[in-house]
This record gives sequence, C-alpha cells and structure tokens, in this order.
Amino acid sequence: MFPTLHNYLSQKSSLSDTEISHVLSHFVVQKAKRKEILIDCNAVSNHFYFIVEGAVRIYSINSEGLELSRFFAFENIFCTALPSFIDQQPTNEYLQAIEHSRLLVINRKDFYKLVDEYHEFERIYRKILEFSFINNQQRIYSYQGYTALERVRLLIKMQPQFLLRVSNKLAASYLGMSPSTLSRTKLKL
Amino acid sequence: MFPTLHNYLSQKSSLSDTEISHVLSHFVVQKAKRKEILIDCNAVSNHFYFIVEGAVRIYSINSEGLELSRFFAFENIFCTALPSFIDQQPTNEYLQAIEHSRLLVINRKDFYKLVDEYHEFERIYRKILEFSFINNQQRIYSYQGYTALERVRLLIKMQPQFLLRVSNKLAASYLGMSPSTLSRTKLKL
DNA sequence: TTAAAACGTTGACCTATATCAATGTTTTTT
DNA sequence: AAAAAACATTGATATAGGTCAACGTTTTAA
Repeated sequence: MFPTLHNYLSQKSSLSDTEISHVLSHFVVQKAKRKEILIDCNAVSNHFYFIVEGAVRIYSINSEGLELSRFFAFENIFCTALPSFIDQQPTNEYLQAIEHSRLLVINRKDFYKLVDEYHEFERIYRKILEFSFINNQQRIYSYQGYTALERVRLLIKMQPQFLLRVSNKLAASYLGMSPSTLSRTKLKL
Repeated sequence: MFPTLHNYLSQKSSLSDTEISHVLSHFVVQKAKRKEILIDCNAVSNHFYFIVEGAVRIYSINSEGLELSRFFAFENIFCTALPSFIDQQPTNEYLQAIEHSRLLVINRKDFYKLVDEYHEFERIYRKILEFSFINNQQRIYSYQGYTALERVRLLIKMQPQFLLRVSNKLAASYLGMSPSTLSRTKLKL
C-alpha cells in the first residue's frame, strides 16, 4: 500500500516494515485538480499532505491583493500550512494544487499520535522542521542581500527544475519580484 | 542551580525537578563581552546557547561585504547557528554578543543525548524549531510584500522593545534596508 | 580625559525594480 | 473549433529605497 510513501519512510527512518504499514494505515488518498484549493485562508490547518504526484504551493494575499507564494512542494514532500497546523489559528494562507495531483493525507490528531508513538516518526517530523528552517533561512538572506538576478540564479542552483515547472507568474510571486522583472531577468542569465 | 533556565524548562515542559536538574548538569556558564564573536563563520556550530542575560545576533556577510542579520535573541531564548548545528557544515554565519551577556552552553553531543533521553526535552527542541519556522515564515512574507514602512511597523508590533534595544545600524541589517532608510522611515511612523 | 572611531541623521542624486499598457500567445471553457 | 480568459513579453515611465557625503553626537580606547 502506498509504495511511494513506504519508500520515503523506509529511507528516512529505521522504522520496520510492520511499523511503516501501521503508519500508512492512517493515510488516505486525495486527488486534486489544477488550481484546486485544499486549505482556505480562513480555515484551520488540520491535515498533513504527502505529495505522491503533482505539485502544490502555499501562498497568502497581502493588503493590496497581491499573491505572495511562500513554498512550492513537488513529489515526495510533506507539506501543510504549518503555522496553523502547529498553533491551530486560522491559516491566513492557501494551500493550492498547481498541477493535477495525487496526495496522501493524514489528520492532525493521528499525525501527533504517531509522533508520540514512534520516536522514529517524531524524528522524521523534526527533520521536516529542520529542513524547512534551513530553507527559510536561506531565503531570508537572499531577500536581504541579493538582487533580482542573484535570487534567480540561487533558485536555479538550488532547484534546477523549478522555473521549468512553475509558471512565470507564480515563480515571480515566490521570488518576491513582479512578473515583468522575472521575465526581463531571465534574459540576463 | 541556573534558576532562569530551570524556570524556562519547568514552564515549557512537564519534566520533574530531578529531571531538570539532570538536564541542567550538562550546561556550563559562559560570559561574553559586547561585540564578542561566539561562533565564527568558518567554524562548525557545536553548542546550543541559552541567554540568561544580554543579547546576541546571528549574521552573515554577503559578497559585497554587507552584514545581513538573520536573528536577534534576548533573555530566555535558546539560540545557535542552527543550520550548521544540524548538518555540521561550516556555519557561514557569525553568532555575536551585542551586549555584555551571560549564557548557558551545552555541547551538541549532550544536547542530542538529552533529546533522545527525554521525550519532553525533545518536545522543547521541537517547539524551538516550530517557533523559528513561524517566525521565519512571517519574515519571508514581510520581505515579499511589504514596504520599508510596513516592515518597521510589523517589527514594532511583534517585538516592541527591538528598536529600543538594538542600534539603528543593526536593526537596519535585520530589516533588510540601509541605515539611512531606517532612519528616514522612523520619521514617518 | 582626551583622541579616535563608530554611529545617526539628513541632503542630493542615482538605480533597480515596479507599474502600466500594448501585443501576441497559450490555456481554458463552451 | 471558436471564443474568452489568463499569461508572457516588452516598451515607456515612475518611484522606493540605495549610495555617497557631510556633520554632529555618542561610544570606545588610550
């Protein structure tokens, strides 16, 4: 059952096959169409998603109505509107499929139950947090000290497939620049 | 011993007094002068610091020699050059005391030993990661979609004491703007 | 306690990036 | 398959914030 996630768990932990099966039994399949919203900004985030196929993004809308993308996730990544998942306040962000996607979903209660039950599952969650932290920190530095061109170069270095898979408009909302600027910046690469 | 950290641990966890004492026995006191560097950018981060008194910052230096401040920590906060602490690569950042400070220090090996030994200590570490994540995520959104004025207003709302305690120059390097701009922005508040 | 260095503020000017609008292209819907 | 909507690109123009320099003040070091 769920070979992709099974694989992921066996690679990232020392959980036994039986334990993995037990973990997997808490997940259900969910499909999402391109542009479908999975978590609305007024809702509370109560599920963790594992992407089997497709891609999603997390974004918010600022006071001028501009979309700001915080994170894009592709295959083999765990993802949710984490701040709200943690503190159970309304998200203020959207989780949206940007491609037709197949996801595995676990609810929050089960997720934390597994975290408590299996030290190794807790470790996986911790690794997700650590990875996210490193990633975010890199982005903060890049906003503080880099030009548009440098930020695009860094993105290509870190995630070579990103600009090939994500539209110009969405990539711009991730990089913190206007679509026009991204379009022009690509010419300078 | 170490009443400040004792307090912190008893508030943030359900560790017993005996357990807390055992945890505390792994920490040693370290004093730091204003401007003293505790972790150099070429070193590997091998200690976690708890700030009893004073303040520190984490910063890096970009290709043009400009200082970029990623995080400021004050009393009752755990802090280290986390990416390097996690993956044991050279930090590329500095941890610097910005005031005369009194710290409690634990080395990495002992830290992870405690994480493994006490579920509740692991939970504290996880909470530090979660808190940092939420914090970073807020900053990313603020760089993407906010003007200088809005970023300063947000900082005042989130950490009212920040601009009173941190110099104009360092605050600017945290907010991702030049000291001149911060100085001028304050007039518009 | 005095000299030197670092810092904050402000003015004049500059530049990277935003905004707006036009045009052609791709995608979506019917 | 046609019409409508969304998107990418590019030119012209605007602007927020950067840079540089000067000057006074505060902090640090001798």
